[in-house]
Amino acid sequence: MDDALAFSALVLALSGQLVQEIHTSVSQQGFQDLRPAHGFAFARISAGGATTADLAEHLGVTKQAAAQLVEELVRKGYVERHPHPHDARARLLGLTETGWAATRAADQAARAAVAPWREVLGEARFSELVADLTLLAPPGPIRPAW
Amino acid sequence: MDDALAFSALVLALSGQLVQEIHTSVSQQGFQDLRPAHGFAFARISAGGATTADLAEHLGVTKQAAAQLVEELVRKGYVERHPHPHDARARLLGLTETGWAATRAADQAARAAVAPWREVLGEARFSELVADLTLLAPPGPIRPAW
DNA sequence: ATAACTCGTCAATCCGCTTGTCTATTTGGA
DNA sequence: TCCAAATAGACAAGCGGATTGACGAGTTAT
Repeated sequence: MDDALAFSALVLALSGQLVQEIHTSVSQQGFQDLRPAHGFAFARISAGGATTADLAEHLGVTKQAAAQLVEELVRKGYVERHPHPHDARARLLGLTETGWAATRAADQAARAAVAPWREVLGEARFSELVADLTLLAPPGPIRPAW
Repeated sequence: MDDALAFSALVLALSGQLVQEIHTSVSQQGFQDLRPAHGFAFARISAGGATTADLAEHLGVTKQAAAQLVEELVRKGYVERHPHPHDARARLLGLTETGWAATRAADQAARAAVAPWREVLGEARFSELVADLTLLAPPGPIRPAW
């Protein structure tokens, strides 16, 4: 009956733990100047073709906030600004090698965080879980939400 | 193979959407002065026996931050402070009738957000999903995570 | 050509949270 | 029993990440 409420709590608990574990692991791998929110920026930038305005929309924040974030990531050496081929106003964002390294670290951390869960459920059941969640997942960007 | 990465993204996407939908719905039900983070406070306060310090620990923030949050919720009429029966320093927190109303609104919103998912998967599959997630869910408080 | 729009920036401000300090009270060990 | 240490909560200052607002430079549409 009240699966629904339980389900909400579970999803929230799980995502909280996931974010926490990934962040901790990425920190331990030497990227101590990155916080969870940065991951969402990396996700968009690594996809390519992003300008600051694109990033702002992806993150659901103002251009100014995105610009500040980009400035920080540039200063820390994770992101580069390139001239935009067709628009003299805009600048294309790209990850530096360090940025890619951080991305790989985060991916690995995510896999590590999920691994024990996979084991608890067993391979088959885990696959079903992923399949089910895929049906439910909204399209569009993944944003920090609160 | 890379179910793991997909799974992470799915959980994050789902929880983001969940938080967003609940917040929107609660707002529309007339509680426009509440934000997602408040829900986590309500969860602890409604359980009973909470002091500001307890709340701080539950939320994973400093006592001062919790005190500010409580002050805000008291001012807005959602929370009351009562004298603590055994400790003259402490004050017991409790929800006002308005606070309970907001809690019910959030619960209802959560159910409404989950309902379509339940429908997509079907009753049986949904139950399995909840069961699986229950196995994975960490114990302890649910906190805002980024 | 020009009006409307968009990219990125500068500036001011807001808000939630932190660190640091303090008093009142409780607790626990000599 | 007494006193030192720990705890609840309040006050104050400051920070970081976000907002709103205004602007020049460049682009697009009429």
